[in-house]
Amino acid sequence: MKKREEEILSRAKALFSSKGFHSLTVSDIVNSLGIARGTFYLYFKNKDDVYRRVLEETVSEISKRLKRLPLDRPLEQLRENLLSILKLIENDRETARLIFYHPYRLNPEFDSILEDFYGKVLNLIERALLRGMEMGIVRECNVSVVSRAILGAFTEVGKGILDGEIGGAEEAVDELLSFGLRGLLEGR
Amino acid sequence: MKKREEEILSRAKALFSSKGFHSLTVSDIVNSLGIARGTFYLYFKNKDDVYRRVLEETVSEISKRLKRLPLDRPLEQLRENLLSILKLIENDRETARLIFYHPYRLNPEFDSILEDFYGKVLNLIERALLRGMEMGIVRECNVSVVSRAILGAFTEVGKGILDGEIGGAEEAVDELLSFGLRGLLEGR
Amino acid sequence: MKKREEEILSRAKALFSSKGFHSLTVSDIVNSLGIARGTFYLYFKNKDDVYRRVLEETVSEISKRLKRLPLDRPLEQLRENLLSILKLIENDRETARLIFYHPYRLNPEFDSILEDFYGKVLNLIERALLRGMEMGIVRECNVSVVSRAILGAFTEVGKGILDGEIGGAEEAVDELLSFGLRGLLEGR
Amino acid sequence: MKKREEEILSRAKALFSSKGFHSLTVSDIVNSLGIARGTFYLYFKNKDDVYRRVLEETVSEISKRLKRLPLDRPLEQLRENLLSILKLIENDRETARLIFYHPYRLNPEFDSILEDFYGKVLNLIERALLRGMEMGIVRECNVSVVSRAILGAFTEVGKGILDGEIGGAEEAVDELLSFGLRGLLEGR
DNA sequence: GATGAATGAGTATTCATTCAT
DNA sequence: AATGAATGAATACTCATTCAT
Repeated sequence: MKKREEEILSRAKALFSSKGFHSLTVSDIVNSLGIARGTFYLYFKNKDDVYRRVLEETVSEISKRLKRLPLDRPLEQLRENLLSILKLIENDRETARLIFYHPYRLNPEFDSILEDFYGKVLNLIERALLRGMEMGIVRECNVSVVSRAILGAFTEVGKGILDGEIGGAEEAVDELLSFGLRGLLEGR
Repeated sequence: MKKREEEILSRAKALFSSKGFHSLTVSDIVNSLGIARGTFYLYFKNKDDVYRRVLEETVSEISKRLKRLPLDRPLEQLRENLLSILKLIENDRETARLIFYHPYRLNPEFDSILEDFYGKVLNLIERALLRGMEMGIVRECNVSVVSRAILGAFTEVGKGILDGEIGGAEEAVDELLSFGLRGLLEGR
Repeated sequence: MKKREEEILSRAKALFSSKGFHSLTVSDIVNSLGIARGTFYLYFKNKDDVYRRVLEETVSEISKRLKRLPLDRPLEQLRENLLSILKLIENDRETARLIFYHPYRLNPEFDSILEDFYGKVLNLIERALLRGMEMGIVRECNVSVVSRAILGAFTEVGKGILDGEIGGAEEAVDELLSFGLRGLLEGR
Repeated sequence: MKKREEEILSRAKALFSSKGFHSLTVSDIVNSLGIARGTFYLYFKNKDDVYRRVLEETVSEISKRLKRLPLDRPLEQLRENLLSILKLIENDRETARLIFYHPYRLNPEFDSILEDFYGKVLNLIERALLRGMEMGIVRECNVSVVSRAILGAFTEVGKGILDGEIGGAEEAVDELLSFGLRGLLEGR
């Protein structure tokens, strides 16, 4: 990827993150960089094209943090995975905002990117659940429902961190794990 | 509310739900109803105004289903609340799509409506948790984190139902309750 | 003229005077009176029609104050005429504003009304000048230019009174007469 | 100022002058130039913006002709000033129409431009009168009233020239000066 | 590679006027 | 006489995209 292309992409990411897709104009991007409008179109087919690229990059950045859980010490590995992403949210709010505030149904291509991502995450969770059952660690359950519940619990806590309503990633992870593993009932 | 106003509002709700805020034009609404453009503006100040009204109505419709949990038999009451909303999602996808696919950050007023709603729901959950602890039913936990986790688990399952990925509201509710109350660990 | 017609005309006059032709809508008029939009059109063909009527009434009200100068004591009669109109401006600013701030070139019919009026006034002045010359009171001059100069001097002073920049009608009249009759040069 | 900007401004001036503010649309301007609607908005914020610019330019063009009267031979200098402006009116009716037929009370900003201009002219006249009194050339008078009378006499004669009712600028100036200096009374 | 002037399709909104009741 | 819901023509303005230099 050429230097100029990276420049535009990175600035576009920052601007899309702070202003949202619709309020950000191509003019905003080129003015912010001090380049000509035509230059933008040398590197990107159109506005949707940059946004797609921004989304792809963002999703891939998060995906890199998701490591397949190895067999030994699965809980520690799980904790690490979750923590790594909550810390990303905490430290790189630009990225987090792009994912959490993506405006669905503008362009099916955009939605696919996020759906694919969430699909993969769900798949990961489902396989982990099934493996857990095989190993006798996880009780029998409807994996389709439970995997979604886990995903939702996690992302909502992520939003809480992004919005500054939840303080620390470390504590949040432990609480999440307790909740997911032990449930809420007292005295068990 | 006048008949014509209701007509427009109801059609706008259907159209916003299926096309999203941006792709739906005022022309779409009036053409769909076979009325003049000016008639629309007799009843609504502008496009944002209808969308706001649609959101408000939608949120209030869901809110009506949320009943405060009474003291006796709290679990049955909880199950009923959850089921009622999942069934709403299952049967009135129009309403569900509006809530789940709302494009944030177009207009702060819109966002406030949903934020207020989610805020109230979170508050409900937090108070239920605290009450549960007082009663010795619920174990000690960080209510701020856990309430978000519960909200997220629930809404994500709701999305699964909306998207047809999760079959029945009844089964989903039971699974959700098991997950939240007992957790996932085997043999406890 | 029917009572309702007068009601509308009088309210329209007040509103046109304060808001100007373009910013005043037919809705403003009917809302201000608490009547239906259709009622307005029972008495007036359209918006231009009311404005024309308002202009006509206004012009005729001023015209009534303009009395032909009689032969004896012409200066006292002139002073009375001028004073009467400046006092009208001073006391009925609604009327004065309509005349002074009429937006030319919206509708030729409107302009005709004022042009006819000013034409008559110019004619009056011209004939007075010619008569004055016959009588040996007024020196020889180009009546076409001088009559306009007199008209302009008078109306501009009228605007000064309307805008509150010139204090009293009495003093203004005397000053105007001195200026027109004796000129500005010292020691003559 | 860029060439295109000047092109639009100049065409807009001609069109505003002949059609008036309201009947002239932005489409009229761009169609008349054979350019795209968007091009207009590259150079002007909106319709009011061009009109403001046209007014400013027009007023400044006239202001350039108003020279401070020097001490020696004040009457000749005065005559020159007046003549210069009447000739402008005679030869550049476009400019004259813009000033004389400006529709007040559409936009306070517009009115300010003309009020500032007339204010400056009044100030010029007032100071000239006061200086004349100091020098013993001008008799004692109420400068506030008389300066307005002078302004009015002059502008009304200007309108007469614009409308073709008064023939020549030269003769008009001499008549105006006689009127203002000597008054109308015979035999003095 | 880079520029930026020009494009024009697309949309929201206003308001005078009509007409069935 | 009076109503007021409905009409729809008219216009301003935005912004992604192109292309000649």
